[in-house]
Amino acid sequence: MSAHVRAEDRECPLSTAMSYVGEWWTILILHDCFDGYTRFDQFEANIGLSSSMLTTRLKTLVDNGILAKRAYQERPVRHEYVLTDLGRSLRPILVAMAAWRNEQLAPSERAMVLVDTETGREVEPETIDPVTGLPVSDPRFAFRAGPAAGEEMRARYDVP
Amino acid sequence: MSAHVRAEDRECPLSTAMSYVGEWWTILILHDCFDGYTRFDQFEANIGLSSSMLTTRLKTLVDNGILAKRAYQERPVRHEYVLTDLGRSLRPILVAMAAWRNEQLAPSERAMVLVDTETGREVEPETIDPVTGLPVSDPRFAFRAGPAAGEEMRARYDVP
DNA sequence: CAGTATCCTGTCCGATACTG
DNA sequence: CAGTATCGGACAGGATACTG
Repeated sequence: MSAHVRAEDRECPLSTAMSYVGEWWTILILHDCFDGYTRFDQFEANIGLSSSMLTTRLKTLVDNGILAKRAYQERPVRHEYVLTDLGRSLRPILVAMAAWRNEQLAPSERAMVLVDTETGREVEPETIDPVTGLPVSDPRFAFRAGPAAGEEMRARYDVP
Repeated sequence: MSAHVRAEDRECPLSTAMSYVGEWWTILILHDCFDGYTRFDQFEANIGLSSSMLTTRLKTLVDNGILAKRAYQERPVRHEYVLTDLGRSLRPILVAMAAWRNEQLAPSERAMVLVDTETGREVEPETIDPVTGLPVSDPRFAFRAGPAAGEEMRARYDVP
């Protein structure tokens, strides 16, 4: 099974998420988008992938509803790629990934940080349960089969 | 460039994170680990990948310090794979990914959910700035070059 | 500039067979 | 049960050339 598998087949939200953002280039393109870049040549220069691969990845992202392709000029026609609402909702995933790596580094060793642009302060993000305020890494939290769980998923969580 | 590239080359924490957890099977194995599974045949059955691939992926995870391989019995020797501290610290990433997908579904459509095991309540995790309490998707947060930023990274964030 | 088309190599990965 | 070894097809992805 490769990345082309639509993970809905496995009815696992993790697999589905991976099918959207599980590829290297996809994450790097999204990173560019979150930083305000919108154009083909900007992606190409920032990321350093071949133009043919970039074409393919952008098409997938547009097909998946993560990016929207819009002409911003006619004659010659030029397009820009902007995040959709669905695309923007991926931000916590990218932030959590960058935060994971930065955690292992001393502040002075970090090449990229998240900042509060109103104060300039560096942010150290946390993924939490908003009800208790506890980090999700607390052992009291665990995955369980949900209402729409199929056979496999229920088997997995029956006394694991 | 493929997944084998050590992302430290690019000195971007996102790339580094991707080099650790950017592959499908890796995420699925980690999911199993977080759910308490530890053995080769359990991974094989739950995930449905070939044994040769599983061998390769487990080796990479052990080499990367995400899993530890321990003999839990001699004669015949049997191993188990358990999360290291570094491995456990990946949990927010998996949780953020599953949460992203579940957000798009009605509660009754969810196949797998995060729960507070002390109350049974479903958790809807959020990635936030602990200082202000705001979600990181708030537009006031942005990535910036950090102290250890190299040439490329600084160029990227000079008036982007 | 913003791509598309083609070629070629390396790698992913399932299938199968084998081992203690 | 817990893997290792080998084979072969499919595809990722770089390099290059071409187009409006």
